[in-house]
Amino acid sequence: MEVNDDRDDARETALSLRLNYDGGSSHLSTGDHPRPQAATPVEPSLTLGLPSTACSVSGVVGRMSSSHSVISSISGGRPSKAKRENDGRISDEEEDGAARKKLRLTKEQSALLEDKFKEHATLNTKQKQALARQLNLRPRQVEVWFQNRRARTKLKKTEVECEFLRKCCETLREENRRLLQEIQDLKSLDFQAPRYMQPPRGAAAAATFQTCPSCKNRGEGGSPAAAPKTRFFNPFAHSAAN
DNA sequence: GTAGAACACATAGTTACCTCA
DNA sequence: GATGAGGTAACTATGTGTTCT
Repeated sequence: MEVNDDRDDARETALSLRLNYDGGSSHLSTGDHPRPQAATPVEPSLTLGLPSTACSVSGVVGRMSSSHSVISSISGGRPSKAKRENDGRISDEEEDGAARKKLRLTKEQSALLEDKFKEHATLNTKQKQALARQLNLRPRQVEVWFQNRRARTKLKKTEVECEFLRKCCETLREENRRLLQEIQDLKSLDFQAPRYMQPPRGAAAAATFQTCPSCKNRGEGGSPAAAPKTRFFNPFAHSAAN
Protein backbone atom coordinates (compact mmCIF):
# COMPACT_ATOMS: atom_id res chain seq x y z
CA MET A 1 0.00 0.00 0.00
CA GLU A 2 1.44 3.30 -0.98
CA VAL A 3 0.22 5.09 2.11
CA ASN A 4 2.06 2.73 4.36
CA ASP A 5 5.16 2.96 2.29
CA ASP A 6 5.18 6.69 2.53
CA ARG A 7 4.73 6.52 6.23
CA ASP A 8 7.50 4.03 6.50
CA ASP A 9 9.87 6.31 4.64
CA ALA A 10 9.03 9.26 6.82
CA ARG A 11 9.31 7.25 9.97
CA GLU A 12 12.59 5.79 8.93
CA THR A 13 13.96 9.22 8.29
CA ALA A 14 12.97 10.18 11.78
CA LEU A 15 14.42 7.06 13.23
CA SER A 16 17.64 7.63 11.43
CA LEU A 17 17.88 11.08 12.87
CA ARG A 18 17.11 9.83 16.33
CA LEU A 19 19.65 7.08 16.11
CA ASN A 20 22.29 9.51 15.04
CA TYR A 21 21.39 11.73 17.93
CA ASP A 22 21.55 8.87 20.36
CA GLY A 23 25.02 8.09 19.21
CA GLY A 24 24.04 4.52 19.11
CA SER A 25 25.97 1.61 17.88
CA SER A 26 25.43 2.48 14.34
CA HIS A 27 25.19 5.44 12.21
CA LEU A 28 22.41 4.17 10.58
CA SER A 29 20.65 4.97 7.69
CA THR A 30 17.62 3.17 6.92
CA GLY A 31 16.05 1.97 3.86
CA ASP A 32 16.54 3.80 0.67
CA HIS A 33 17.98 6.89 2.18
CA PRO A 34 21.54 7.61 1.22
CA ARG A 35 23.99 6.55 3.79
CA PRO A 36 26.26 9.33 4.87
CA GLN A 37 29.25 7.35 5.99
CA ALA A 38 30.98 4.06 5.73
CA ALA A 39 29.48 0.93 4.38
CA THR A 40 29.85 -1.22 7.45
CA PRO A 41 27.66 -0.39 10.38
CA VAL A 42 29.98 -1.99 12.80
CA GLU A 43 32.96 0.24 12.88
CA PRO A 44 31.98 3.81 12.29
CA SER A 45 31.88 4.97 15.82
CA LEU A 46 34.70 2.71 16.73
CA THR A 47 37.63 5.00 16.45
CA LEU A 48 39.97 2.62 18.16
CA GLY A 49 40.95 0.61 15.17
CA LEU A 50 39.91 -2.57 16.80
CA PRO A 51 38.53 -5.69 15.27
CA SER A 52 35.17 -5.77 13.70
CA THR A 53 32.39 -7.38 15.58
CA ALA A 54 31.32 -9.33 12.62
CA CYS A 55 33.80 -12.00 13.56
CA SER A 56 31.99 -12.67 16.78
CA VAL A 57 29.14 -14.17 14.92
CA SER A 58 31.06 -16.42 12.66
CA GLY A 59 31.69 -18.93 15.36
CA VAL A 60 28.05 -19.17 16.07
CA VAL A 61 27.22 -19.67 12.49
CA GLY A 62 29.76 -22.40 12.25
CA ARG A 63 28.45 -24.05 15.32
CA MET A 64 24.93 -23.94 14.11
CA SER A 65 25.89 -25.46 10.86
CA SER A 66 26.87 -28.61 12.60
CA SER A 67 23.37 -29.68 13.24
CA HIS A 68 21.33 -27.79 10.73
CA SER A 69 21.68 -28.05 7.06
CA VAL A 70 19.18 -26.12 5.05
CA ILE A 71 16.02 -25.64 7.01
CA SER A 72 15.81 -23.72 10.22
CA SER A 73 15.35 -26.10 13.03
CA ILE A 74 12.55 -25.72 15.48
CA SER A 75 12.72 -27.17 18.85
CA GLY A 76 11.05 -27.10 22.18
CA GLY A 77 8.59 -24.41 22.94
CA ARG A 78 8.09 -22.01 25.69
CA PRO A 79 4.88 -20.93 27.27
CA SER A 80 3.63 -17.88 25.56
CA LYS A 81 3.21 -14.79 27.61
CA ALA A 82 -0.05 -13.26 26.71
CA LYS A 83 1.18 -9.78 26.24
CA ARG A 84 1.39 -9.35 22.58
CA GLU A 85 -2.31 -9.47 21.98
CA ASN A 86 -2.35 -5.80 22.86
CA ASP A 87 0.61 -5.07 20.72
CA GLY A 88 -0.17 -3.94 17.25
CA ARG A 89 2.27 -6.40 15.81
CA ILE A 90 1.56 -9.90 14.77
CA SER A 91 2.81 -12.51 17.12
CA ASP A 92 3.91 -15.93 16.09
CA GLU A 93 0.85 -17.42 17.69
CA GLU A 94 -1.43 -15.11 15.84
CA GLU A 95 0.26 -15.70 12.59
CA ASP A 96 0.45 -19.44 12.41
CA GLY A 97 -1.77 -20.49 15.26
CA ALA A 98 0.98 -22.48 16.93
CA ALA A 99 2.93 -21.82 20.07
CA ARG A 100 6.06 -19.83 19.63
CA LYS A 101 8.98 -22.00 18.78
CA LYS A 102 12.62 -21.37 19.21
CA LEU A 103 14.38 -21.73 15.95
CA ARG A 104 17.98 -21.85 14.98
CA LEU A 105 18.92 -20.05 11.86
CA THR A 106 20.80 -21.99 9.29
CA LYS A 107 24.28 -21.11 8.22
CA GLU A 108 22.96 -19.72 4.99
CA GLN A 109 20.33 -17.62 6.71
CA SER A 110 22.82 -16.23 9.16
CA ALA A 111 25.30 -15.44 6.42
CA LEU A 112 22.75 -13.55 4.39
CA LEU A 113 21.52 -11.67 7.42
CA GLU A 114 25.09 -10.72 8.21
CA ASP A 115 25.62 -9.51 4.70
CA LYS A 116 22.51 -7.38 4.86
CA PHE A 117 23.49 -6.06 8.24
CA LYS A 118 26.82 -4.94 6.87
CA GLU A 119 24.94 -3.01 4.24
CA HIS A 120 22.30 -1.59 6.55
CA ALA A 121 22.06 -1.86 10.30
CA THR A 122 18.37 -1.28 9.99
CA LEU A 123 15.83 -2.29 7.43
CA ASN A 124 12.80 -0.56 6.16
CA THR A 125 9.59 -2.44 5.70
CA LYS A 126 10.22 -3.33 2.10
CA GLN A 127 13.70 -4.57 2.78
CA LYS A 128 12.54 -6.54 5.76
CA GLN A 129 9.78 -8.24 3.85
CA ALA A 130 11.99 -8.99 0.90
CA LEU A 131 14.65 -10.44 3.12
CA ALA A 132 12.10 -12.47 5.01
CA ARG A 133 10.83 -13.92 1.77
CA GLN A 134 14.32 -14.64 0.63
CA LEU A 135 15.15 -16.41 3.87
CA ASN A 136 11.81 -18.09 4.24
CA LEU A 137 11.33 -16.40 7.59
CA ARG A 138 8.67 -14.16 9.00
CA PRO A 139 9.35 -10.42 8.81
CA ARG A 140 9.10 -10.33 12.57
CA GLN A 141 11.96 -12.80 12.82
CA VAL A 142 14.11 -10.69 10.57
CA GLU A 143 13.23 -7.66 12.63
CA VAL A 144 14.16 -9.40 15.87
CA TRP A 145 17.38 -10.64 14.39
CA PHE A 146 18.40 -7.13 13.42
CA GLN A 147 17.46 -5.83 16.85
CA ASN A 148 19.57 -8.45 18.53
CA ARG A 149 22.37 -7.94 16.08
CA ARG A 150 22.49 -4.26 16.82
CA ALA A 151 22.52 -5.02 20.51
CA ARG A 152 25.41 -7.42 20.06
CA THR A 153 27.31 -4.85 18.04
CA LYS A 154 26.81 -2.27 20.69
CA LEU A 155 27.84 -4.63 23.44
CA LYS A 156 30.98 -5.56 21.58
CA LYS A 157 31.78 -1.94 20.99
CA THR A 158 31.30 -1.19 24.66
CA GLU A 159 33.61 -4.01 25.60
CA VAL A 160 36.25 -2.78 23.19
CA GLU A 161 36.01 0.75 24.52
CA CYS A 162 36.15 -0.50 28.07
CA GLU A 163 39.31 -2.39 27.31
CA PHE A 164 40.80 0.68 25.65
CA LEU A 165 40.01 2.82 28.67
CA ARG A 166 41.45 0.21 30.95
CA LYS A 167 44.71 0.35 29.05
CA CYS A 168 44.66 4.14 29.12
CA CYS A 169 44.15 4.02 32.84
CA GLU A 170 47.05 1.67 33.27
CA THR A 171 49.28 3.90 31.16
CA LEU A 172 48.36 6.95 33.20
CA ARG A 173 48.93 5.06 36.39
CA GLU A 174 52.39 4.13 35.24
CA GLU A 175 53.08 7.70 34.19
CA ASN A 176 51.95 8.90 37.58
CA ARG A 177 54.28 6.47 39.26
CA ARG A 178 57.13 7.69 37.13
CA LEU A 179 56.42 11.33 37.91
CA LEU A 180 56.19 10.63 41.61
CA GLN A 181 59.54 8.94 41.46
CA GLU A 182 60.92 11.93 39.61
CA ILE A 183 59.61 14.18 42.34
CA GLN A 184 61.31 12.08 44.94
CA ASP A 185 64.55 12.30 43.03
CA LEU A 186 64.31 16.05 42.74
CA LYS A 187 63.51 16.37 46.41
CA SER A 188 66.69 14.60 47.25
CA LEU A 189 68.70 17.19 45.37
CA ASP A 190 70.01 20.26 47.15
CA PHE A 191 68.86 22.69 44.55
CA GLN A 192 68.42 26.40 44.82
CA ALA A 193 65.03 27.99 44.65
CA PRO A 194 64.43 30.53 41.96
CA ARG A 195 64.01 34.07 43.15
CA TYR A 196 60.61 34.57 41.64
CA MET A 197 59.13 32.21 44.16
CA GLN A 198 57.39 34.40 46.63
CA PRO A 199 57.33 33.73 50.32
CA PRO A 200 54.14 32.36 51.81
CA ARG A 201 51.94 34.20 54.22
CA GLY A 202 50.39 33.00 57.41
CA ALA A 203 51.46 30.68 60.14
CA ALA A 204 49.87 27.63 58.59
CA ALA A 205 51.69 28.13 55.38
CA ALA A 206 54.92 28.60 57.22
CA ALA A 207 54.82 25.02 58.35
CA THR A 208 55.24 23.84 54.80
CA PHE A 209 58.01 26.25 53.97
CA GLN A 210 61.55 26.34 54.97
CA THR A 211 64.31 28.86 54.72
CA CYS A 212 66.07 28.88 51.42
CA PRO A 213 69.41 27.11 51.86
CA SER A 214 71.28 29.81 50.02
CA CYS A 215 69.79 32.49 52.25
CA LYS A 216 70.54 30.41 55.28
CA ASN A 217 74.15 30.15 54.20
CA ARG A 218 74.35 33.76 53.27
CA GLY A 219 73.21 34.87 56.68
CA GLU A 220 72.58 38.58 56.79
CA GLY A 221 74.10 39.14 53.40
CA GLY A 222 72.23 40.96 50.62
CA SER A 223 69.45 43.37 51.16
CA PRO A 224 68.71 43.79 54.81
CA ALA A 225 65.03 43.97 54.06
CA ALA A 226 64.62 41.01 51.76
CA ALA A 227 67.43 38.59 52.26
CA PRO A 228 66.65 37.33 55.75
CA LYS A 229 62.99 36.91 54.89
CA THR A 230 63.51 35.13 51.61
CA ARG A 231 62.13 31.73 51.97
CA PHE A 232 62.21 28.68 49.87
CA PHE A 233 58.93 27.30 48.76
CA ASN A 234 58.94 23.59 49.23
CA PRO A 235 56.08 22.21 47.22
CA PHE A 236 56.92 18.66 48.25
CA ALA A 237 56.79 19.16 51.95
CA HIS A 238 53.13 18.27 52.17
CA SER A 239 53.17 15.35 49.82
CA ALA A 240 56.31 14.02 51.38
CA ALA A 241 54.54 13.84 54.69
CA ASN A 242 51.93 11.58 53.12
C1' DG B 1 -1.25 26.13 14.26
C1' DT B 2 -1.85 22.76 18.03
C1' DA B 3 -3.14 18.57 20.79
C1' DG B 4 -3.65 13.98 21.13
C1' DA B 5 -4.29 9.25 19.42
C1' DA B 6 -2.43 5.69 16.59
C1' DC B 7 1.30 3.64 14.62
C1' DA B 8 5.88 1.69 13.77
C1' DC B 9 10.26 1.02 15.30
C1' DA B 10 14.22 2.03 18.25
C1' DT B 11 16.99 0.52 22.57
C1' DA B 12 17.70 -1.79 27.04
C1' DG B 13 16.89 -5.45 29.71
C1' DT B 14 15.04 -10.10 30.40
C1' DT B 15 13.63 -14.83 29.55
C1' DA B 16 13.95 -19.30 27.77
C1' DC B 17 15.97 -22.46 24.85
C1' DC B 18 19.94 -24.75 22.69
C1' DT B 19 24.66 -26.34 22.28
C1' DC B 20 28.91 -27.63 24.00
C1' DA B 21 32.64 -28.67 27.13
C1' DG C 1 23.72 -38.61 31.71
C1' DA C 2 23.91 -34.29 34.47
C1' DT C 3 25.32 -29.70 34.62
C1' DG C 4 26.90 -25.03 34.11
C1' DA C 5 28.27 -21.45 30.84
C1' DG C 6 27.70 -19.01 26.78
C1' DG C 7 25.08 -17.73 22.69
C1' DT C 8 20.92 -16.13 20.91
C1' DA C 9 15.88 -15.98 19.40
C1' DA C 10 12.08 -13.94 21.24
C1' DC C 11 9.93 -11.15 24.43
C1' DT C 12 8.65 -6.83 27.58
C1' DA C 13 8.94 -2.07 28.80
C1' DT C 14 9.63 2.35 27.45
C1' DG C 15 10.76 6.26 24.45
C1' DT C 16 10.53 8.83 20.08
C1' DG C 17 9.05 10.75 15.51
C1' DT C 18 5.51 10.94 12.02
C1' DT C 19 0.92 11.02 10.38
C1' DC C 20 -3.77 11.85 10.80
C1' DT C 21 -7.89 13.82 12.74
